[in-house]
Order: sequence, then structure tokens, then C-alpha cells
Amino acid sequence: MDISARADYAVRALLVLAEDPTADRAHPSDELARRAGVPAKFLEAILGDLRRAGFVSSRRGSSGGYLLARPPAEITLGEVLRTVDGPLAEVRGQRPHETHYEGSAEHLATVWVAARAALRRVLDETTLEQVLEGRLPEHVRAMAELPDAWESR
Amino acid sequence: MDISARADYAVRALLVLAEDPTADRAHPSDELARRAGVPAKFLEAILGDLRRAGFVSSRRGSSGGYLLARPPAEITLGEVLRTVDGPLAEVRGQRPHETHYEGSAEHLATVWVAARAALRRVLDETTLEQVLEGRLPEHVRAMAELPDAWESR
DNA sequence: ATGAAACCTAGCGGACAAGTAGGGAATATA
DNA sequence: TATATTCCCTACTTGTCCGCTAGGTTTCAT
Repeated sequence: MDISARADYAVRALLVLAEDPTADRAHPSDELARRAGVPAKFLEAILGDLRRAGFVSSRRGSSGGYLLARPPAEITLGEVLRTVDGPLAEVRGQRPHETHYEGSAEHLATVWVAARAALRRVLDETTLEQVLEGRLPEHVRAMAELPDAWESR
Repeated sequence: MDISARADYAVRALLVLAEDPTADRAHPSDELARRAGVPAKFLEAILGDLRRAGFVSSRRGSSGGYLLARPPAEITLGEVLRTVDGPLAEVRGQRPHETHYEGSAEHLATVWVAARAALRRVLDETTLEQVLEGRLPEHVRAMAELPDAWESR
């Protein structure tokens, strides 16, 4: 799992937007960049992706900027990561369920699919709102509280 | 989760080795390449990594080749992937537990750590032997049998 | 009209992935 | 002892992506 800078920045910018309860004021990209602590010009490009994917809408001109296009409770991290980074899981450039092995590696595909499913259970079931409020789903919190979850390996 | 070709090949070669019950006959790299269906010269380099990491031992000269250095029941996929591909999970090049966020993104690190823990539970608890025999751990099998696990998203 | 903002295209430097090529060193076997 | 075999090492190629910057054009509120 390689979360790119793009993806990390995208999530953080969306969180800043989600923070604002008044859904009518647009936030310029450089304000978001400053508040999220990410490179301004780079974020501009990322916001373009997020707009095309329907996560945010934009207004041009003065007093323009970006706004969340969907409620934060309905945007999952998984969705955001996919639009910015592509598929959550790949094996040699293929989707896990499209891999095919014979002989001794026959059951390998099952493991890859299981790994992806495990990822999905975390990322597709956690919303911006939950991250914002620190109220993560029970099974996600459980994962993070596993004995060595915060240890290096 | 991006399983590289290197990592995929490494696992497949190890599985071919694990297939052989007689632990005394060495298998030349080009035999492994043929039987695993991977580029020969490339595999040679990968086997070098696996040797340095202690997964296989090697013998030079005629009737030389590679042998498993540890029992297949004690080699997990996670270990193999780490030696070949580096850390299982990274966020902007950092380890998940080393990320630090403030403000609205404060709880993001917890999600990244949870995602990594979920991955670990699949990859660090599945051994070569289990893959070889199709006897995956119960919770891994359960993941792969989740409703849409084999569907694209 | 003017300034603020989104939007678009282009490019750049570095890293990495997936190999390939070729040769040197060790070693079992004839 | 000769020889074929195999590991082992270094280097190189080719392409792609990542992170980021630059500079201009269009749209729009005031």
C-alpha cells in the first residue's frame, strides 16, 4: 500500500473543506493549501482531479474557490484514494482478481484478493466525517489497537 | 498495495522450491525460471536478494542451484514481500506510524495504521506451505469469501 | 474595468521498475 | 585435469511515474 503525496494531500484538503460547516462559502485553493500544509500549485492540480471526480465543485472569479460537492459522511477514503492513486491493490499491474496462477502458485490469487478485501474493509468503510470527528468504525479502531499495530516491522 | 513483478516472481519461485519435498537437491535458477514462468535473468537477480535475506541457500558449479533455507511453514508472504519490495505500507514515503497530522487530519494516522494492520493480518499470517496446499488461515479465507471480494471497484 | 480566482498545458529532474548483457568465480563430474 | 555448469556481480537500457513548478488564459464578483 503506497499512499502517494497526491493522495495524502487530497484527503487532507478534503478534510479542511469538511471542517467548514457552512457549505456555501467557497475556499480558494491557496487557502486550502495553506491550511492543509501542502504545496499550493500542486494542490491546484489535485483539486482538478477531485472536481472531475465529483468530490468538490468550484467557482471561478473573485470570492470563488472550492466546496465539497457531497456530504463528508458519504465520502470514503477508499474512493478518494482510487481517484487519485488508481486501484487500491495491484499485482504486476493487474487487479488481484485478474491474476491467474497454475501449479504450486495456484492459490496465490486468493491471498491477493484477501489482502485487498482487508484493505477495503478499512478504507471503504471510513468516511471523511469519521476521520474529522475521530469516530472511526469499531473494526477499524480495533485494527489500530492490535498489539503491534504501531510498531515497525 | 502494489505487488511488483519482482515480488510476485520471488513468491512463485519460492513456491516451486517448496514444492520439492526432497530438501537436498539444488534447483538451478533457469529451471526455477522455467517452472515458475518468469524471465530467467531477472529471476537470477531476485534469487540473489532471497539468498542474502536467508530464504534460500545456493550451491555453485554443476549440479548446483538453490534450495529453501527454511521450512515453508515458517516463511510468510509478508516477509518475502518486505525483502523484495520494501515496507508493506507507506504514506508519502513514510511508515504509517511515523506520519503526523494536526488539525482536521489529526486522526488520519490511525486509519493508515489500521490499514497496514489489516494487510499484515493477511500477509504475515499466511505461509508458503499454506499457499502450496491451499489451506489458508481461516480469517484469510473469510476475507476472500466476502461478498464482493472478487469484484472490481 | 480590475483583480481574484479557477483552469490548462507544458515541462523538468529524479527515482524506480523491469528487464538485458556479459563476464568472472566456484565446483561437481567426466 | 579439463570442462561444463552454475552462481554471482556490475553495468546498462528503456520507459514510466512522481512531485512539483511556470506561465498563461478564462471566468466572474465587485
